[in-house]
Amino acid sequence: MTMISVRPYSQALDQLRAVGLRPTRQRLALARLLFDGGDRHISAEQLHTEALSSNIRVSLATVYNTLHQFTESGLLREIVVDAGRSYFDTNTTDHHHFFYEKTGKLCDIPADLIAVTKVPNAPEGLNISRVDVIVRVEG
Amino acid sequence: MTMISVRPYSQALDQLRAVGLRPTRQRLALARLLFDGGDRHISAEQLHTEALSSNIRVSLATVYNTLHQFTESGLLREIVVDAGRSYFDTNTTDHHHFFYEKTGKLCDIPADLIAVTKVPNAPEGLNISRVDVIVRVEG
DNA sequence: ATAGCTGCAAATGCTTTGCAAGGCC
DNA sequence: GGCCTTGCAAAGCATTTGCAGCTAT
Repeated sequence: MTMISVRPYSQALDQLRAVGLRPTRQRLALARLLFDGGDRHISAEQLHTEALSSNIRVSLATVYNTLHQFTESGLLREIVVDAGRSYFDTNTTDHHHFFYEKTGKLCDIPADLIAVTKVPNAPEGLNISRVDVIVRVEG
Repeated sequence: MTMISVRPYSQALDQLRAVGLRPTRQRLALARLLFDGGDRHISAEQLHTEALSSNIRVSLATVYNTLHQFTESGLLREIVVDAGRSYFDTNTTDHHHFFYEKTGKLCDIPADLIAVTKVPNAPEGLNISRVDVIVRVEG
């Protein structure tokens, strides 16, 4: 009757294979921390701390490298709110964010609760790679 | 018959007085560099370089301090596109931005050429301080 | 006179890199 | 085995800070 709430390794394994990253111990462990339990907005430092307290031996440099590899592979999306404060979002679908200036926290705004219309065309045949909307909230 | 294209000191002076910043030599000079010649998106480093080549003796630390004071006073708006890359926009009216990922340049999108509708209310009595839209363009 | 600025250099914080050792296929 | 990955420590970069000296009012 007990639900196993921890995502099996095989799922993280498939995820890594799908994007062509070799499934090392560190990548598997980080993938499970990131993608278990729904959408997250996490910094490199936070993920590193979390890994260490889960007894996952991994260096901060590897956390950074891994986050960027995941981002390039489309498993994560990077969100910059302040100079020198960058978050990685496990939700890569189309959506935007509330940013709480005081606490520094991010919160999703589903794409259907906000609408950016009339986006002008990119100049001279360039493509729009993404539209980021950040609604800054005092508090 | 020659137009004097350089904005007089008195204008920068009034600007500083209006926001209650003491009009020092450095602030006056930086204000003139910033607000002469229309809308600009400039980094601290760029402004420092520009000041030096205009024979304005000012330290990089003072440029940073001044840019932040101007931002807090509402003379400038800070725009963050990448972690560790922050621009100051001399246009403080309501508008948004194209960001050219390759060149790192910013370009204004007038508020009437883009529309963000249906912005959800800020949670529990918090105020929205700003909505930033960045349209990222490859190239 | 005095409160507020500035310059310098050192410190900080986040992120990246170089390279030797280790792990996956 | 061979190539990719990791760890560590060091380097890098943008930005901030502390403090003595200067300046606008």
